[in-house]
Amino acid sequence: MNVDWDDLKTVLHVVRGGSLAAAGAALGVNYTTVARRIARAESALDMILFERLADGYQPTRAGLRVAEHAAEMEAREHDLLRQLQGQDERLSGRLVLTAPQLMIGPYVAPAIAQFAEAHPAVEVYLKAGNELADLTRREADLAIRISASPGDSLTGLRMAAQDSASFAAPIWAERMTEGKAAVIDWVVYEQIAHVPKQALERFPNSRVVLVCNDMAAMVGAAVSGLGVVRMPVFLGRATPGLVQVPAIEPQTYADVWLVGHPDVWPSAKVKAFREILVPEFRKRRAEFVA
Amino acid sequence: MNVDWDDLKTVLHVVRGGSLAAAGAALGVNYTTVARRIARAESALDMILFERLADGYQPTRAGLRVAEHAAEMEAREHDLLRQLQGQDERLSGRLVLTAPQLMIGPYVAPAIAQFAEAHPAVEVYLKAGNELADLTRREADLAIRISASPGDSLTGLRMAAQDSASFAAPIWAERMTEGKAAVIDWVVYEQIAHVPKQALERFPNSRVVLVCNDMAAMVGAAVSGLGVVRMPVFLGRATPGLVQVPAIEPQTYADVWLVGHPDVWPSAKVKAFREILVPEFRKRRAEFVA
DNA sequence: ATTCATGCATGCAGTATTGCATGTGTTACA
DNA sequence: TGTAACACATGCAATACTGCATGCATGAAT
Repeated sequence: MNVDWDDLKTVLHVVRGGSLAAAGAALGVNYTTVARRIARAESALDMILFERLADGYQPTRAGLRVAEHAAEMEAREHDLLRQLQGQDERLSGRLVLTAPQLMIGPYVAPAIAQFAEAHPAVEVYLKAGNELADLTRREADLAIRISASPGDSLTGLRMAAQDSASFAAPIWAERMTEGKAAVIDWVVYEQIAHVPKQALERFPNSRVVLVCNDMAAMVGAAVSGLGVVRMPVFLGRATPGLVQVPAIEPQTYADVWLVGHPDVWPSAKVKAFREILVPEFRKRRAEFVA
Repeated sequence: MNVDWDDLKTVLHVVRGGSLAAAGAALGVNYTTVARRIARAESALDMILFERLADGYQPTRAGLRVAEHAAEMEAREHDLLRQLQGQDERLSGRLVLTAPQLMIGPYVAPAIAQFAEAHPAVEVYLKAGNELADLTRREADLAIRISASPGDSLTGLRMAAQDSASFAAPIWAERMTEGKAAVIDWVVYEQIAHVPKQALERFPNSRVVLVCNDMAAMVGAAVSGLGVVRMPVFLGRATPGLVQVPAIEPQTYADVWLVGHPDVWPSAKVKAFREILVPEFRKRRAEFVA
């Protein structure tokens, strides 16, 4: 007769995750509980929502329809959470940030230290990583991102323009003085797994020694002398043991943005953090360009 | 951190009902439970949603906002339930109908009997009453209504045009033969608590003896000889002990409609019931007009 | 002033829900 | 042809939730 809203939510997560275990993990409950909630929803709706196959729960047409509507309900829940956060005028509670791993040490951490001193009742939760947190789902209140634009339907402040350049251990700077014939090893990023064109013109004997999917590891490899890495200039300058080398000319890179959802933007905590972080970046703007 | 959807629903009902007890009744749980769910929601959101005043729970600004969004979630739930019902091709399970109390005996009940025989696996649930069931909230699958139009955003079939006329016990027919001076007593409906104008022209000594808010009671009063009642002609004709009297000329009355929500309309059960009910009404169309 | 009705808080006991442990069937891989 | 790994069902014990009973405060009616 009457459906439990949390059971609808559970159906949504089983459809999303494809298995009871995945849904259970997402919901923070045991998969047994998930199975029982599905059974309860089916009996409440008097409909089969999933077919129990050997390789998991396969949603029926009705199950998919339930999931669609539950997704809309979930979207309304996220709207609510964002708006509540946006209208929260307290300088207490949790503030969730995300930032690129490598920007945290030199730039974000000092700002957090300042913020924590000014607003001791706020607990800052920092998600390091390059995955874009979904600000619409309120996975974070504020994101520091390296990108060309703030992104779809989000509010943003451009904190700095950026250049990139080639950096390496000092030994490579010496080698480059040997002239055009020098053999130059490169550590390159997975998505652009080749030596920059300009580098090949300057040093035709350039070659790739390592392709990597993680910039922190690449920085480590560069420090250890493995080869040359193209990276944002702030990062090369902030890393002891690296020097800028003339393998390529500095060039424009994606900007540094502070991004938030417009619903969350007016929140007191978010506003207070902005007012500390943005001047910090602006003051040190020169460190980002060649 | 994570809000329970049913707690949001509970907040909605406390805002709607104005008290824990009212919300508990609406949700079918004890008010104590409502109080605890509110407390849980407040702690999950880290916000005060209600002020505990002597005369009940008064929602704060945040509480109202939660309720708004919960109402939208509820609307999505209703969308879902309607669509599931609309796409249900089974001729089993429950079918919920509403009809005006006095039309059930002579018209709806015979159709239900026919339907029950044809589709024994369907359990028909009949809500008698004049309150309009909210078909959007799925309070009913189909409604038989006396009205000028099917109503906002609903699908409808006009099953019969209707006239009204004056009916009374036979004694009043005799009295009216006495001529213009006869004293005619009326039993009138609450919303139109006066003698019809035309009746006053024909019998200037007409007067109101009873104002009533229930047509069934008025029919009973008429049968017992208390006075004349204006009613749909089908009702006067179907009621033993009443005859049509020339106190007023028959006149056009609101039509009889079969109304449903477009989402629910395609359901097999709804379709099957229509195919029995509508011909029944159409066949007996003449009984509704003078 | 007294009584009643309404609205809520709280302690306690029963019930329902949950998580864990164990067992079965299927698929992928060596 | 074993052997994991995964996905799920089920029985049992612990936990969380719920409802009831009682008590307090407020306001309306007598």
